[in-house]
Amino acid sequence: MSEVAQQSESERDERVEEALQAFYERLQEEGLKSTKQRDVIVERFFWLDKHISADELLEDVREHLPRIGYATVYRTLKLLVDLGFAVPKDFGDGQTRYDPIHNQDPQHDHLICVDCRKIIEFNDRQLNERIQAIVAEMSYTVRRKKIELYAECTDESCPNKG
Amino acid sequence: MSEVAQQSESERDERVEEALQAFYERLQEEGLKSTKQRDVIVERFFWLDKHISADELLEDVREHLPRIGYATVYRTLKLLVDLGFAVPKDFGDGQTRYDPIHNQDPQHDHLICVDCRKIIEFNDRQLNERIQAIVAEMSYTVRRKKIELYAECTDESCPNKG
DNA sequence: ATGAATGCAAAGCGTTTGCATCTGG
DNA sequence: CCAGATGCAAACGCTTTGCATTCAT
Repeated sequence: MSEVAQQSESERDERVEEALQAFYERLQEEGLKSTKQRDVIVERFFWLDKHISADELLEDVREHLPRIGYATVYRTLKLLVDLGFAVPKDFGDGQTRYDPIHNQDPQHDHLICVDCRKIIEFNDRQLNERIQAIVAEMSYTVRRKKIELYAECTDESCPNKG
Repeated sequence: MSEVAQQSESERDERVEEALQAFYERLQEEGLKSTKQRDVIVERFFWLDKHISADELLEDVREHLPRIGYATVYRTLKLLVDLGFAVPKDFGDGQTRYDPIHNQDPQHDHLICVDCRKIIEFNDRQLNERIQAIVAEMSYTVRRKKIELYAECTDESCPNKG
């Protein structure tokens, strides 16, 4: 089934809350600290919940903490990746984007509109099964996958409305 | 059917010859020139026939043309991409790799061994069909796809023999 | 107090570009 | 000849790092 996730505001709040809690638990486990900057960056990261670049996140966070440096954003993103809360992705536009991992959809794939650059997430059972089979046939076990379908829209609903 | 391409020396020669001829045809069409450097870079690129980085290609070409600059390699790779003879790929190791397009297998996918970093090409009909279906269902048409399966070997034949 | 986090600026790295020079058609 | 190609070095954009200062625990 290919479908894009839908979320209400309260679901979003809840998800952010859960993610933050899990994050702070891991922080403590590692003996790392909670700081104003870190808190804001991580919260905005989970809240925005999209394939965000360091740049975009910095810009967003600057609204709350004007004096924050980009090094802090990069370091926090690295931390999120190291602790397993984000996955770095490259969509070929020159900068790394970071994908938050919400537990419910651990490894979705992407369709990227070549017209408006919109990124649509999907998850397809049959596709995943076929992949498992292909890899098993070659005597491998999948660790992670990266599937990006660059496509153009066939009807009016999309182009250049991103 | 998932399978890795096998090629004899003569097949390789033939393939390189074909590719070079097509390339020089396109060059002329565009009113561009054939030069010593360009010739060597392109020939080595087709000959080596792998996901090569600008760096690796430069190193190889330097054996034939010691005074070549990296700008020339980058420019030639860009030319190859623009003329449709190569596709840039990012496997997350910090540098762009260039995949030569041989006519016979225009859009294969990749399995990357997480142990030895070996890159195995494959092409699976069922997978492609499912992808077509997924994208069509979302009212899109596939332009190109990027599928990378990061996996670890399940038997003795692979690890760290890359 | 003490190890960690921040901010700033500088450095890194792969890639691109400006420009004077060379070269192929 | 002259547009196009080269080589060099400088510029680039994104990311990382060194270091002195500040902060959380």
